[in-house]
Amino acid sequence: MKINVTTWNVNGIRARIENVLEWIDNNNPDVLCLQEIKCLEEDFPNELFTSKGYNVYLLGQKSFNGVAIISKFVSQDTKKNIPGNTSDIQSRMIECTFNINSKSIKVCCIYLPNGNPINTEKFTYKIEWMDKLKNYIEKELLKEIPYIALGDFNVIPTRDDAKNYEEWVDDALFNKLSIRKYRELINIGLYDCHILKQIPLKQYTQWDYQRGAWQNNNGVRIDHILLSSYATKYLSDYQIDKNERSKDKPSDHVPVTATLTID
DNA sequence: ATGTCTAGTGAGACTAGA
Repeated sequence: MKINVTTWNVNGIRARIENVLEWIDNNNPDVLCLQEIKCLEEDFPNELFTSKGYNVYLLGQKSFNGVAIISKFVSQDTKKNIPGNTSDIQSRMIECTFNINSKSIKVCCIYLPNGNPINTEKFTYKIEWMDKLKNYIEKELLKEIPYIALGDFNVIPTRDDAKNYEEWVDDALFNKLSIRKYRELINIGLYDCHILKQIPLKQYTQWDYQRGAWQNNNGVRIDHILLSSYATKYLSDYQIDKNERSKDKPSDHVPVTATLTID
């Protein structure tokens, strides 16, 4: 069977609900991972998704951050925040275990800290969070279950993932240490769908609201779908829905979808 | 020229975060 797994930083679910519902109707995702829902769990409009046949798994936070997994499958096991990272008061990760076609698959929805400005505790928090994420997923991969880590990683992996990388050299998204930590995460055994599918260079997933970034195609690729080795054999398609950025009241990020064929 | 947006506070000519 084919399933679509999507990541989308919506920049506020309440501000984006019409766009998200319309996108669901047009794209029929099986698993939709949202970042920056920017609300408490009790303020999330669950019924608008459950009425379409979805299950809703949430880790909310007032005003900022917050992640959700909207899924046609029932989660067998749900983890909120990086296990063991008990001091983290920010809501940035939720992981579900699904049983799809008699196969167990884990989906981890990530909203990695932005980290700006560098030389502040925000950047330190980002780097430490990346270490904790790597340590957690590294242990999960040992279980040899297909694992999907996707979300807004707030990391521009290479010069070709920004229109003008020179503009980003002093930014936490393209900082050398951020990129090194991202590579350390990849190197535990994760594969970027964007690279697996050999997508052309200079394709972006986020365009700032400011300075006409969208009109000038001044974007960055910071939303990633990473697959464990066991999950790569399922990958059949991958797509960035750039068109969503041109709609009314868009998020600054667009949906990114991997299609998996699980037989 | 931070060429904008979201959410929160509390009523702003606001702030924080991105």
